Order: sequence, then C-alpha cells, then structure tokens
Amino acid sequence: MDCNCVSDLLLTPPVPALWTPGFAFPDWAYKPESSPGSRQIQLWHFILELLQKEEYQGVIAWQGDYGEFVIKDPDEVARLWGIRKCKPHMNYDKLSRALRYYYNKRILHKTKGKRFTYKFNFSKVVLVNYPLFDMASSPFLLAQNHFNGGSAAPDCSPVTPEALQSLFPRLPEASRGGSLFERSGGAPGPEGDKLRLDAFPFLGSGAPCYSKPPSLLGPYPRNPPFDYPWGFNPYLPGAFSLNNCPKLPPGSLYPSHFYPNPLQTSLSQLPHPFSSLLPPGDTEAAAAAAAAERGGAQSGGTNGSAAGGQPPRLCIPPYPGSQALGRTELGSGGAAAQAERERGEATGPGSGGILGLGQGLGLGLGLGLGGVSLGGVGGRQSPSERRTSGGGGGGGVKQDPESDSDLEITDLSDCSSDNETDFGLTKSPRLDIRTQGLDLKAGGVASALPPLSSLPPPASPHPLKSLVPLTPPPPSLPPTLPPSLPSSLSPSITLVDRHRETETLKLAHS
DNA sequence: AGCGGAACGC
DNA sequence: GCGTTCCGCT
Repeated sequence: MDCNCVSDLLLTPPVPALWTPGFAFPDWAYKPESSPGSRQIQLWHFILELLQKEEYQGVIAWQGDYGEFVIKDPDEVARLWGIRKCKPHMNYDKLSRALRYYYNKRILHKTKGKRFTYKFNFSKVVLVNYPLFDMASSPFLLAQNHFNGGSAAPDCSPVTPEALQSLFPRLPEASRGGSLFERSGGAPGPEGDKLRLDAFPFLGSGAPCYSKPPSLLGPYPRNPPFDYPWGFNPYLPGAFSLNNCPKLPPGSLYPSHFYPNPLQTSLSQLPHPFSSLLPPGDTEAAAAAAAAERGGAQSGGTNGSAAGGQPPRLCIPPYPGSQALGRTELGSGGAAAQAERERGEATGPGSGGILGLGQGLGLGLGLGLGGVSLGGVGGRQSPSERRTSGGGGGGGVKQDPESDSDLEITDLSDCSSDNETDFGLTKSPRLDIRTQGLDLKAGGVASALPPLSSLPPPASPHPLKSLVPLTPPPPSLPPTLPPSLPSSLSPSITLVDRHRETETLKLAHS
C-alpha cells in the first residue's frame, strides 16, 4: 500500500552536504544502499542523513565525542522517521527501541548520562561498508577493546608511518613527522590535495594523536586523548570500498559511483597520494567523475571553505575541543548548535576510548561482523510461549491512517516498499548530475572490472572464525583484475594476504 | 529517560 | 534481518 509519505529527506537537494558543519562521513555512509542486505532505509542511515543536513541541526546534531550525536528533538526525529517509514504513529519511544537494537549490533551505543545522546560505532559502520578496510587494519590489530565503552585504551595510535607504509606499500616513503604524504613538488593533482599523514589522525604518526581532517585543515585541533571509540576513521574517504556493491537497482538513487569497481573507486577517492595509485588516465577520469559528483552534490550549495581540494565526499564531524577554533571556520554551525556542542564537549573524552587505527580497526575486526552474529543475542522465546500481554504485536495495533493528516508530507515520492530502494531518486537533479559524472567512469575502466563476487571475501565475521578456515585466496582474484588495472592496485590484494598472514600468526600464537 | 523481552510484519 | 509495537521494569 502506498502511502506517499516519503519525507523530503533524500529528496530535497540537501545542503551542501559535504562540508556543512558537523558531518562526518563519506557519502557512502549516508546511502541506504550502503547497508548490504538491506533494501530499505535503515534507521542509522536515516540518522546519518539527518545529521548530514544542516536544516536538521536543530533536531539532531553531532555533539560531544566523535561520532556522538544528540537528538535535540526526539519527537521530531521520530516524526521524520515515521514519515520515512510510513509509520504515522512512530514516536520516540519506538524509535529508541529501534536504536537500542543497534546496541547489540554495535552500530550505536548510548552515551550514558546524556539525554538523547547516542554514539556511532564507526568501525562497525565501516565494516559493513568497507570490509577490506578492516582486513587492512588487521595487521595492526593490537588492541582488544571490547566495546567496553572504550575505556581503557592507551592514548595514541600505535600505527606508525611504517605500518601505514606496509598498508600501502606503494606510498611514498614514510617518515615520522615528515611530510609523508605531502606532495613533493609536481603539479597539484586535480584535487590539489596536499595531504599529509596528519590528515589521518587515526593513523597517528608517533606524534600527537590529534590532527585535522583532510582539507578542512584549518585550525582544527583535537584534544588528545584522541577518541575513536571503535576506531573507525571517518576521515578516510571512502577508500576501501570492497565487497559492498549491492546490486544496483536500475534508477537507483545513487549512481553506480558508489558501487563501481571498489578498487578503483577506493583509490580515486583517496586523497592525492592514494588516488595517484591509479594510472594517470584513470586518475583523471576518476577525478573528473569525482569533481562532477562534487559539483552535483553541491550544486547550488554554498560550498565555501570546502572548495579547495579536499578529498571528495568526505565530511567532517565536529570534534570535542575543536569547536572553539574550528567550528566557525567550518561554516554556519548555528549558535545554538554550537552551544550544544560545547556543552557536550564538557564530558569530553571520558566516555570513549582512545583508539588509534590499529586498535580501533582491530576492534572493528573483532567486533565487526561478529556484531551481526551477535545481533540476535536477545534471543526470543519460542513463539508458542508468550503472547500473554494484551498489547499484542505491531500488526494488531495498526491504526488507521487518520493521523496521516498530521504529517507534513513535503514530497510525494511514493514510499511503497517496492520502491523504497530508489526513493524516487531519479527525480533529483542533483543525482542526475552525479550520475552523469559517474557515467564518465562507468564507460571507462570501471565497467571492465570484475564482478564483486570475484573479490575477496569480506572481513571475517569473527576473529576466531577467521582463523580456522583460512580460505585460500580466491585463485581467481589476481586474474580477475582486468589488464587495464595496473599493478599499483595490488596493495589491496596484498592487504588481503597480509591479513591472512596475520591471522595465521595470531592463531599460531594462541 | 532508558532498557530489553516478546510478538509480529514486511 | 530490520524494525514496529507494546510492555514492564528501573
């Protein structure tokens, strides 16, 4: 039954999403499709969407620790969610129940002591979307933060430039505190990035654990201890997309850009040194696509500070301690929002762990998909048992849609379940533009790339499980790389191997 | 406010 | 699998 009640979220050409204050993720995080196996918009995606949009800053906003957000207007958020899901009777109580389910899944957790405040588990999020990323991190897995609220992690990331180097063997030589990634001479790339290691705060460099997000570089100090509770590094642009190419429904909201060849996209989305791993032609094409995409995404938007050469599609979250210096430069935060943030800041790092890449991502690996398997933890009684409470399940209570009138439906895209995947996306001019940008690439190397199915398996659901059946690397893997793909893309594969090696070692040691 | 079990729908 | 709805409990 259609209810035509999709909200405008997703449909209104959003704010210049990328660089509006307080937005943290590469765009993939905002895409409903970025949740494999799930057709419909998921709540956490929806939350991200809201967080992404400036106009909802008064309703929900980043605040406090990294990844932490506060629902300023629970009823409104619930209402919006209800609109999106065509659940006119949605309320915060129900919504929060849904959020609570994320606890077990390690997608979210509650920030205790702060009302309506939750926190994203980015490592989980990234795992779902970038399994390989997790693998890559595995070699540096030293920590065992068990999602304990992130307490006892040491301060800085143990990941050294050398480690990074081993992650990306083809990167320029690492040097501590040096200009690891700074472009040494040469014409600035399309992105004009001047990215250094400090653009990867999570990686650390032996130096302070705090840094600035790439290209937002202004004064954006972080307070050590650095807090990446679960270790996701949202500063890394969608770099490791792999195995996450949902079947792209024709006419999908999101252009194939988001699910194209993972390797290529990954690299092309990385800041300069990474993107330069692509062959020149591809790099340019990718850059062009990215640029087109950026243009599309921000068309009409006030891009302002973001203009100059930041890695594409990377949004910067607020960070405690950053406000004083950083917020203002970041754009139109809004005084109220800022005040809120500063308030949240007071609690600071206390609630979270301090993780670096190795730890955090290690954790991600450990918890990662395992969280999924744990997801059902709650365990249900056998259906026969209960049923006593008169309240009855959802279906029973369904009320008639009278209250639909309460909804302010700003968009008429239908939200029948059949169509929810594409959400009337084709209607969005912005998306069209993107798509065009994409086509650029689609016609190129990307289209020649192997099906994702031939790519390595995703990160192991459980650290132990991954040890046991070390499935041999898909023999098809290297061959499946089209000849057009330069060997420079091999790091990813190398990472897989490295991952396996590491896991093997771990097994041996245990 | 927040939690989690349970039944249920899709 | 992912909520939705309801509920009792803290």
